[in-house]
Amino acid sequence: MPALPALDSFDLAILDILQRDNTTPQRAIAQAVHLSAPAVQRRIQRLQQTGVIRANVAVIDPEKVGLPLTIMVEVHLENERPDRTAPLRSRIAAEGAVQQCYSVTGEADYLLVVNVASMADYEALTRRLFEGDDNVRRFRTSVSLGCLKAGLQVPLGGGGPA
Amino acid sequence: MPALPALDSFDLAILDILQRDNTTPQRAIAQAVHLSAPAVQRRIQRLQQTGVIRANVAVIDPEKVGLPLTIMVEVHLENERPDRTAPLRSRIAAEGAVQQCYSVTGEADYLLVVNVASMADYEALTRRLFEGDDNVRRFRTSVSLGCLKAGLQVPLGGGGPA
DNA sequence: TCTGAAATTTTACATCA
DNA sequence: TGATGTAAAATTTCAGA
Repeated sequence: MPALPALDSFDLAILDILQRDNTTPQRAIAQAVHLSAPAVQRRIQRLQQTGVIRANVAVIDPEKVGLPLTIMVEVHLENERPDRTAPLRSRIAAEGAVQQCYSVTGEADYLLVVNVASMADYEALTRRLFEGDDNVRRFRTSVSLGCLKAGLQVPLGGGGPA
Repeated sequence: MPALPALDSFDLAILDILQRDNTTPQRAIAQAVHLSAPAVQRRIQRLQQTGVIRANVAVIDPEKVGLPLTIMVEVHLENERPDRTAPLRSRIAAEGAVQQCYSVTGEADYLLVVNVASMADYEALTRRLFEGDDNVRRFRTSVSLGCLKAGLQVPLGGGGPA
């Protein structure tokens, strides 16, 4: 991946459009940012090659694909050493229902955002993730009542039981 | 928005491709799911009209646009009544740095995920969001040390100080 | 930057369930 | 009636000058 040569205001303007709607024709983008269409095309290509644009994806409504529950899980560990956390991280990576997973400072060690079809599925998920792992001290569950802002991906039969 | 007529396995297969890469040519999708390109096109159009596909976006790497810090904020309120929370929700909506905001059950009332350039910017953000709001009892900050899974949007000069 | 070729998306129409 | 497939038209993307 090539080094990224400092983004200028044109790049930022293009990114701002693409992150809202990446189906916007380059011609329309060109007009909006006052550049020619080929210039826009060159910049987009470079933004992708340098990894500024990490991916182009469709955002799916979890509710409409049978996953009405969004749940936040705070995980508290005994030990943060990589070799002690590796098994858990591996299980997290394997669970499609886990949309996001951050390693964090503060009281908790991990914060997960998961999408599931039911509380029964959620309980099964927590058993698969945490049960029998001595390094997991405890976890705290917060069920989402709705989101004011969000945009992420959804597992479609690829992960745990949907 | 028309009612959604139960997704079949074709729809799920198409969604599974699009949520990974929505630049995949319809011809390639058609071949993968064993349908014709126009059939795929019609299904995609219907998925968008029914809101199953909420948006088509470019995923931007926050670090590469000058926002290296991802921070989780738990907000504890005095009162959850909509008329008491409306001002805060309005400020949250206006801050581009706030990537995600969920209303949650449990100890906290809101969970925010924000992207900022520096801790100074973060402190300025918390002042704008919380200072002077009697309904905000307290908030708890967790700085992300890295994410194992994630995909979301980034503010590009539209929100707070970048 | 502009122009032209290649590819893709989109539409129209006939067919089948 | 609704959905699919084939073929053609309109855009868009991409390479060359």
